[in-house]
Amino acid sequence: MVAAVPTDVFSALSNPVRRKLLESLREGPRAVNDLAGQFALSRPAVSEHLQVLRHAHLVREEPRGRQRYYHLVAEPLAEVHDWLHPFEHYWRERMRSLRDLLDEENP
Amino acid sequence: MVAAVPTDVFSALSNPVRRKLLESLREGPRAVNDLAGQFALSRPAVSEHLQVLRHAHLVREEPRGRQRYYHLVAEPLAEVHDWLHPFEHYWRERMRSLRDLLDEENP
DNA sequence: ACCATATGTCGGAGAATCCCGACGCGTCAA
DNA sequence: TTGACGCGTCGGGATTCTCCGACATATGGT
Repeated sequence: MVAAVPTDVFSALSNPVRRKLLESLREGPRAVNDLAGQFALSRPAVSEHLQVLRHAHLVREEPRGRQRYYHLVAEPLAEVHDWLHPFEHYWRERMRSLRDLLDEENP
Repeated sequence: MVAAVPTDVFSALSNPVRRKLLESLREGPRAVNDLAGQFALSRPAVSEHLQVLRHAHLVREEPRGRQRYYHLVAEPLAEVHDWLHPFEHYWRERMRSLRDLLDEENP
């Protein structure tokens, strides 16, 4: 059997290179060699990371001549955001308690 | 060398079992056997997932007699939320454009 | 037509992940 | 004290991930 690239958003985000790629694409579409430049990685490695992002629908490719510009597709990130949302309450509450405590100690 | 458990939050969240565990803990602290009950997994497997969550500081253990109750510690999730935040704008904008388009077509 | 450029994909090596049964240790009940 | 229970961790097998060099394909320029 072949590679079996992960297709889910959480797995796609679990790798720091892929997160960096998405951050870069926030500033606009970029070609593969351009994207690969910022990593100490072979170009094929970056290309495979882009494939993972493609399968997770986090990027879209637009051919321009012999280059391929990759665009950010942020929608699937909403799934992560939605998963996170029920937890938000907890860490915010905890922060508030901490702030109240600090206020008490330094009035 | 030994296991080398991942310690970063994104990796911890990349596994569906671990996400389920965190969801369960939202409803309050629970013991390991209790948590393991909801999975078609051996107890040691669940125990190791809990170890990953522990290393990512997403849970905390409280010994009670011969049981260990695990508590949710949501704070590290803020890192994911913060990473996500600069992207939020993109998918919301896209949704707004879509909604505007639909409004145009069905006035 | 020919060659350089830009990129995808393949084969495979090495590491990490995921899972299990076995075992060990501490705690509780009899 | 003895035995059962709850849990962590170890050893190891199977799978997946990450990466690389090599190769294939397509486009553009000469």
